[in-house]
Amino acid sequence: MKAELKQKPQQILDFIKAYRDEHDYPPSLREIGGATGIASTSHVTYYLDQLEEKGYIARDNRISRGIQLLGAAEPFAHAAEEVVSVPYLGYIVASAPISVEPLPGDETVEISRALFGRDTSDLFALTVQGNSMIDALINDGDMVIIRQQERVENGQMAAVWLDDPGETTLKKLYYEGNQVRLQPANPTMEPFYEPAENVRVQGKVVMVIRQMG
Amino acid sequence: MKAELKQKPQQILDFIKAYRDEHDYPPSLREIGGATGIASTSHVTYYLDQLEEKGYIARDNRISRGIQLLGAAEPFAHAAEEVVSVPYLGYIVASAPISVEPLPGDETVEISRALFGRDTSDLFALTVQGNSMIDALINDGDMVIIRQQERVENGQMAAVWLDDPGETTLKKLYYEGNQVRLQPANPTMEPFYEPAENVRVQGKVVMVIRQMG
DNA sequence: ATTATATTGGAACATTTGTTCCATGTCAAG
DNA sequence: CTTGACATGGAACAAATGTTCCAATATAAT
Repeated sequence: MKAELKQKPQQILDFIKAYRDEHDYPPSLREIGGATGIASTSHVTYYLDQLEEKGYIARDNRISRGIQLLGAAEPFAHAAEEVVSVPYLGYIVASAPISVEPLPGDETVEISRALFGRDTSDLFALTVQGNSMIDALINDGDMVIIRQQERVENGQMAAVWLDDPGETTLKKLYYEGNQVRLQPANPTMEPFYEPAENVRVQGKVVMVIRQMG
Repeated sequence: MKAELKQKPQQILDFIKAYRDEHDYPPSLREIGGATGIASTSHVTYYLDQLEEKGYIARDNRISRGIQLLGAAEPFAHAAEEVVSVPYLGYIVASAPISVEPLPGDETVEISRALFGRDTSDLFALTVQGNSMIDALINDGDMVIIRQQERVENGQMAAVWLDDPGETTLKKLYYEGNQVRLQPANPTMEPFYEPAENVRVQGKVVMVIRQMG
């Protein structure tokens, strides 16, 4: 039974939020009192104790402005959890293996966590250069988000480096004995086969993003 | 000429960030000193003045813990501005026009603003159902982000409703006299033509997002 | 009415915290 | 060697800030 906050405590909570938004640090007891029409600091403490009791805030003893907004209150912490920041590493081209060296200036791409599975580690983003991956329904200029890993499960789309022709490509992989079937994502195109030792998985393709003017 | 921060100031800046992440409020001068091996508060002030000079932080005089992280430093404020929230409206199917009624519970998808042009208004997101748009390099299950508008420029990809067959499709449009050429995004497929009055533009396709397991 | 409980104010006090001023050491330039 | 900018420490001090204790008034319960 989560009782509604009465006016005063609610007012205080709102003020703390607003103050933090403006100053980037929490208010002092006297500032809270001044803004909410409370004359005594002990009176402010009185309400702050209630707010802490009910889990709206946390306080650090004897530390000035030591107030933290919890759960229901904090807007930023929320937003941060709903978005994944994926480092952007430049280009993926057919003629060279993927390089995973971070760019100077650490650019990132933010995308809703909801669009990913639970595992959002080891991700990076690349821009596809060239039309050689059209058979994967991927165009020149598309952005692919890849999870770095050295093997994928049957049927998953992977970025692979083929030793023999010496090129990077994106295909669905099916392990069939000591051969690998590389299946274009475009169902109108035919698969081809490579010996397993010729196929180096660079990562699993997790997402493709195409921007259009 | 943006001079690199020397070790100490950089260390202080990092500490302030970390401390704020953990406590939700900024550290005091003595806490900064303690964490960075500086024995005197005046010494901490010395560096803080430098950081303020260079625009990394702002300080409020005589206010305890009155430190704000600016621009380069603040991760949250940064993220909020760099992300666009696009409302998610459900499905787009070949057999029906697009419906732009918001779903209950207002779901949204957040994506880096950097991936869009400057105009991020009137956007909405839909999930493609069915394989009928494969000629636009779009698969069953892909998400498309569309800007609602009733006409597009030549060569832009649009979501259109064709009165005659009675279906929604995604094509690049070229106005040619009183005909419209509907060009599949997949260059291996042939375009076809429709009389202009049969083509109702529902919106411009701004982005395609494909998620893969 | 009387008692208990919640609300509000005041003020003294102890800490925490920022400021200021002075002193010392280092290191490169003149 | 002297000078001066930079880096560092110390301590005294003033201001800001949280705590604590006491008192007064309301408001509700008995």
